Amino acid sequence: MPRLLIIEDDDRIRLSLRLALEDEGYTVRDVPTAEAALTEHRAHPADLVLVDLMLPGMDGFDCIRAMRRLGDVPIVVVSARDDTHDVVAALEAGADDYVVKPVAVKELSARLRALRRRASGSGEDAPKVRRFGEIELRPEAGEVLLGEEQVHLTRTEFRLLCELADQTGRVLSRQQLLDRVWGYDVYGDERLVDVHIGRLRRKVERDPANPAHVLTVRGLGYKLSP
Amino acid sequence: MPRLLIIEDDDRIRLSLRLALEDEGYTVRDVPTAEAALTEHRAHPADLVLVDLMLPGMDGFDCIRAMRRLGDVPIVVVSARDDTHDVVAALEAGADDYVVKPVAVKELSARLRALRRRASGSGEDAPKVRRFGEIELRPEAGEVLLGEEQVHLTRTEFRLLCELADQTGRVLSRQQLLDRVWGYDVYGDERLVDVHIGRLRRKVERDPANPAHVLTVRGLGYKLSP
DNA sequence: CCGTCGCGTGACGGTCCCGTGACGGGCACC
DNA sequence: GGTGCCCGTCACGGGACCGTCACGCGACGG
Repeated sequence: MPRLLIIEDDDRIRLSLRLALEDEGYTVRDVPTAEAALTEHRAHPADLVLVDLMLPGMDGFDCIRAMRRLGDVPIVVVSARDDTHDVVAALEAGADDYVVKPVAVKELSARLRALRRRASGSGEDAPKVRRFGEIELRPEAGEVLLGEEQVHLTRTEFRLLCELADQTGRVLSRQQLLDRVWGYDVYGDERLVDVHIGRLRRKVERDPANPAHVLTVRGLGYKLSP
Repeated sequence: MPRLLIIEDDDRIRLSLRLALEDEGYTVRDVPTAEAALTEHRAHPADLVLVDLMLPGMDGFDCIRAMRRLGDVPIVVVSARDDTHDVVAALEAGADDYVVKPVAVKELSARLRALRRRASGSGEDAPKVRRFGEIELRPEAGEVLLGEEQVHLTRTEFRLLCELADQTGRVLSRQQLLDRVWGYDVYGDERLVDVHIGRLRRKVERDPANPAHVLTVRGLGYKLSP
């Protein structure tokens, strides 16, 4: 749930933007002034910033520059002025995009998504690797480490581990695992899961007979304990 | 000197964009069709792409999607249509920005700068020499060294190695490799990849039967291990 | 304490995936 | 026209992997 900060002095516009973008799935904080925005952003850094240029007190350009000094959060300007000079000045100040009021919410939302997609790359990379004790799972590389050494998993074992990892701590029934790992049309022997769980344990558990992470929940299924 | 690729079928607009942006310091290549753009981009990847939506043959949306499959180069749409639906569709297809003709060059240039600033973090610039054990890859010179001695790779083998190197450690499926090495429109036999992987191994691996770097991930594809 | 149920595990045959050699066509260069 | 070089296709063989089965053991309930 990405956090969005709206800086806009007009109450009606601020509210309508807020409602529209909350519908799009953002967690929105809105403030009427640049000063309040900086305080808010320092306290709760946002993932995206929407800023009006015409603000009382510190104006939008200064606000952008101040934000830039705090970090490299994506900034979109929403302005009533459709003027090349303003666009250039805002972008030079450090904004990432500039849209003109009245804004089409669909377009604004699409621009925010595009920007987030672009920004997420350079931002602090989301560590795709997941750890469970000594087990380190790297979906990108298709490999698994047990402590320091790499262990080789077959495709089915790997998927099985991934599915369990996706629902860490939760118990998954054999049928659920059949659905997710093997496909939706498999109604075969549920014992198949047991066999692969066993094979998986032999590879990723120090003591396969007394598993520390790939655990059996008798009568229900299996779970991965962190 | 950033490389810019312009895709625009109108000769006059293409030329004026080219001249204006060369003034801004870009090294410009321009083409009239999406097909030509894809060929050009595969041969000489650009740092930025400017694309018109209304193109003869493959349209701008498909062009954007095809570009996206090749890499994450920043893409700016320049269109005569000022329509929210088009903006949303273009951004959803993978574009980064959308400006409406007639464009103010100053604004376009500022938007390109803002985009480059944002993208440069994740974008891999300066393709330097890369090493993988005894394998030394020099994309600029188009040559590969195994230990001290230079080995001759064919064009296809070289591209294959480069694509794997660009995503070191990550598994690439046969289809992904077909897309990036052979072209987006190849739906032919995926086994083709296997053959070239084999030929590549014979040249860059000390023991081709037990490859140390060009590794198979059974059921998924291939990866290059560092 | 015993029967039953659920689960772990070893063995095995079949299947599919991948490596490889062979072959013909296209292209550039001589 | 000849001659390599390179590429794409095909077929074959081997081995990794998968699914099934059967057996045995430990956990529960009566």
